[in-house]
Amino acid sequence: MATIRDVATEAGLSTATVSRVLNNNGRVNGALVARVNEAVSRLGYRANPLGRALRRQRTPIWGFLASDIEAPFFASILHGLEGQALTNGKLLMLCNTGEDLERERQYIQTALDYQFGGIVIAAASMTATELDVLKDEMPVVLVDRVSASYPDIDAVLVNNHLGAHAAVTHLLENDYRRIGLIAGPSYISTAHQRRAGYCSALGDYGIGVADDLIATGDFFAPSGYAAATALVTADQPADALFVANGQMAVGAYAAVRDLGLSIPDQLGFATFDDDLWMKLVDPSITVVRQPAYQLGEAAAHILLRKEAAEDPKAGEVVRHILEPELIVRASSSRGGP
Amino acid sequence: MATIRDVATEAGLSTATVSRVLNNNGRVNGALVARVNEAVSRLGYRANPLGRALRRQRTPIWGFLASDIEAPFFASILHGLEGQALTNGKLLMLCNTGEDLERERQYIQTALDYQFGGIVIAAASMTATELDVLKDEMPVVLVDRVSASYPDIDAVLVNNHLGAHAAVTHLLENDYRRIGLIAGPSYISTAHQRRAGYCSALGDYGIGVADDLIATGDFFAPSGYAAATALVTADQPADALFVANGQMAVGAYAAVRDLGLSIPDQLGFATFDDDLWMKLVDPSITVVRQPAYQLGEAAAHILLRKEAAEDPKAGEVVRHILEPELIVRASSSRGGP
DNA sequence: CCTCCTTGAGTAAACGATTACTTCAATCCT
DNA sequence: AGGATTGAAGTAATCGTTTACTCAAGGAGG
Repeated sequence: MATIRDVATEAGLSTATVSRVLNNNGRVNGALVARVNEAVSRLGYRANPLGRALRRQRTPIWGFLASDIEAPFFASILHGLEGQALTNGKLLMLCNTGEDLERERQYIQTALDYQFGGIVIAAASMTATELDVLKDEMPVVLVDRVSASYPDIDAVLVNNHLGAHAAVTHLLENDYRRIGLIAGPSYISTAHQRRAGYCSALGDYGIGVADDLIATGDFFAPSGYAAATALVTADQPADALFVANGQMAVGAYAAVRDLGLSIPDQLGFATFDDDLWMKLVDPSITVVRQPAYQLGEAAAHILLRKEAAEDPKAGEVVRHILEPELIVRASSSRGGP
Repeated sequence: MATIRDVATEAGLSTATVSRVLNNNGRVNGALVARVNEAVSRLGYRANPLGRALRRQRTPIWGFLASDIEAPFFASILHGLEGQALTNGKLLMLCNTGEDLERERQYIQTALDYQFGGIVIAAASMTATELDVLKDEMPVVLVDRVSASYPDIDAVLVNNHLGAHAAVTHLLENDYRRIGLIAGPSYISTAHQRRAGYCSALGDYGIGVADDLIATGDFFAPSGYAAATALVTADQPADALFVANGQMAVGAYAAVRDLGLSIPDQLGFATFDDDLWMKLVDPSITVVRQPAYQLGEAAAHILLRKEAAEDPKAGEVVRHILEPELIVRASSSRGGP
C-alpha cells in the first residue's frame, strides 16, 4: 500500500504539501495540486484512516445503540442512519443493548476509546449511564427516547402523546368505551407519553381512567399476550385495546385470536407502530405509524451539523419532534373501515 | 486520557514493559506485572485502539454486508453476528448494499482502508466485486449466498435445495398438483438452489416442470405481488404457490388476498423464511424456517478461528451448511393442518 | 576464573497521517 | 532601496501503540 510519503516522493514534494492538497487545507500552488493528484492516481493512493484518526483524535465512525435491532422500528431507524452515514463518508457501528445497562455502558466506553465522531442512542434506561462523560467528548443524539436526566442533549423524537391521543380518540369516535391500554414500562419516556396521550383522550370524552383497564408490559411480545388476556377476560372486560408498541401488539393480537374474539366487532384494536403484518392480517390493524426512517436521517443531520460547527458543544439544544400518522384500517370500527 | 507513557512513568518502568504486560507478551517479572496493573487501575488507563491498530496493521472491527438490513432474515443474521462480536471484543460495522454493486464495492474498499479484522458478506452479485483483493487481506466469510466464482472462500449456508424440496413435497402430499414457483433472480445462488429443489420434488412425483408455473421475481415484495397475480390468474392457474423468500411472500400473500382466493382451499401456500406475520395471519402460513441467527453466529466463529490460526490463509475451505426446518401450518392442506 | 547463554528490561524505531514552526522568496510601503 | 509583510513550501514533532534491537546481569560450563 502506498503511503503519503510515497506520494510525496513521486510528486517531488513534501508530505506536508501532499496532506494540504488532500485535505484542501492552506493554499497550494495550482501546478503542485495537479502534480499531487497525478501522483495519487498513479500510485492508487488511499489515505490510511487509522493514521489520520490517531493524529486527528477523532474517527469518522458513528455508533448506534438500540435495545433490539430485530424490531422493525429500530431496524428502520438504523437504515435511515446508515444511508446518511455512507453518503457522508462515515462508518456505522452497531450495538444491540437488549435493554441491558451493562452492555450499554460497555459500548459507550468503546465509543470513547475509539473516539467516535458521534453517537445515536435509542437505548435502555437513561439514568445510570455514562452519558455525561460521553456528551463532553462527542456529539450525542438521543433518538426515540429522552430522559429528564439529560435535558441538555439533542434529541429526535416522535410526538407520542399526539399519536396515542389520536388513536384512542379514533376508538372513542367509533363507540368503543372501555378501551384497555397495554402500556410500556413507565421509566421509558415513550411509554410514559403514550400513556398520557391515552389518558388525555379519555379525558376529552369525559371518561375517567380506570386502573383495571391499564396493563403494563415490557415492550416485548410475551408481555403483550399476558396483558391482552388479562384485559379481555376480566370481569368487566375491555371492548377495545390500544397497544403501546408493535412488539407487544404481536402478543396481544395472538392472545385475542387464541381467545376467539372477533375484531372489530367484539373488540376494537389499535396499536403504535406500523409493522408489516398489521396490514396483512384480516381485518387489518389500525396503527399509529412512526416515521422511523426519517428519525434515523434526522439524527444523522444533527450529527453532521454539530461536526461542522466550530464549537460542537455550543449552540441551542435541538429537540426535533416528528409527527406520527394515524392509519385507520379495519380493526377499529364495527361497521367496516 | 492517560497514555501508556503515563502508566510507564507511574509504575517506574518503560512503555515496552507495560505493553508486554498488557498484551501478555514475552516474560515479565511477577512483581512488575503487579506494579503495572496497579498503575493501570490507579490511572484508569485504557489502551487507545487507534494507536494499537496503526501499529498492528489490523483493526478489531468486523464488517457485515447485506442487501437489506430491514429484512427479518438479515436482521437476524446481524443480531447473531453482533452478539459474538461484542463477546469477543470486536466492533461491528454495518453496510446495507441494497443489491447495489457500487455501494458494495465502496464498502469493500473501506474494509481494506480500515484494515478490518474480518468481513461477513451476504450481499449482491458475487461476480464483479473486489472479493479477490479482499480475501488476501483479511478473513472473509460468505453467508447465505455463494458464488461459483469464489470456490475458495469460506461460507456459512443453508441447505436451500433440501428446504425447497421439503416444502414442495409437502404440498404434493396434500394433493396440490399445479404448484407455482415464485422464484428469485437465478444469479443469486439461494434462488437457484431453491428452484432446483422445487424441480426435484416435482420430479420425484413424476411431474414435469412447466415453464408457465414459474415466475421470477427480484426477492422484493412488489415482484411477489406481480408474480402471484400472474400465476393465479393464468388460463391454467396454479393451485398452490411456493415462494422463494419472505419478502416476495408479502407481496404474493397480498395479491392472493386482493383476488379473494381462499387459502388453503382454493390455493395452497408455502414460502421460504419464517417471518413474524406468517404465523399471525389466518390461516397461518407453512414455511421453511432458516436458522438465521445461527448463521450469524457460525460466521463469527469462522472469523475467530481464522484469526487465531497462525496462517489465516492456510487451512481447508470451510463450507458450513445448516439445515432449514419445514414448519407446517394451516396454509398448505385443505383439510386443516 | 573466564566465556557463553539466557533472561528480563529498556531504547528507540516504526506504523501513517496532520500541523506548528521554520525558511525562503517575492511583494509592498515609505 | 531597504525593511516589513505576506505567502507558499518544507522540516520535524506528534498522536499512542508495539516490537526489533540493545544491554546488563547472572548462571552454566569448561
